[in-house]
Amino acid sequence: MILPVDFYRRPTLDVARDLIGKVVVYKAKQGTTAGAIVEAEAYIGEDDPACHAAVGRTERNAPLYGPPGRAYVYLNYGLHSMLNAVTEDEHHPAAVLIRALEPIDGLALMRRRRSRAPWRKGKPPVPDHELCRGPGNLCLAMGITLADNLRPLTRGPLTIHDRGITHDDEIVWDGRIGIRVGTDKMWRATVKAHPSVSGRKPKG
DNA sequence: CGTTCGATGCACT
DNA sequence: GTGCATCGAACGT
Repeated sequence: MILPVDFYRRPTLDVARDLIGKVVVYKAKQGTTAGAIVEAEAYIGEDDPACHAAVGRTERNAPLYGPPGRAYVYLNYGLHSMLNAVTEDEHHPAAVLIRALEPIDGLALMRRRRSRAPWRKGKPPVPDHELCRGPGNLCLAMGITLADNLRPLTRGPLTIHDRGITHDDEIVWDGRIGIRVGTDKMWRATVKAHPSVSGRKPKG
């Protein structure tokens, strides 16, 4: 079942928590890829210094001020697309950054796309659990680009589904990573000890 | 184990 | 011109 718009029209922390275990599906010409969300971060409002809306409304962050249930995709570091799901409503700019997936469908296609990256030339293929590990990697593996910005997540090539996957008590809240400000907010939800979660792996 | 740094595009100032 | 919600290699310990 595709998640309805009302799923996204809620407090962003609730949406982030509930997105864990949901399945991102992308139907491209080359084939379909899909993966279950295992890591997501909330970016909430103009008072959150790490949220793109912190600088007020601009052309780039306009999707945050639009209706919920749409994709907010932007380019970072000149190389990596970032996939967000817009949440709340027109008066509350906020979104959830999808940071990692557990690959489910189309692994071969994901592997092919990952191998295409310049820095991967001549390297061994990416292990399955790393195919969608990290926000840039998952967009590359899924074929998500700036062309997907503002697309509804309720229909079209890019959708998010409830396939009945639950992680129950395995969800852990941490500080958000990869940002310089707002790291004090515990707004990063992950599946505990999942191999596809990005960031440094815990000591063992 | 840890930290540093280059690749690379574009919105923002 | 500056600085990123990154990735991964190349170093140093």
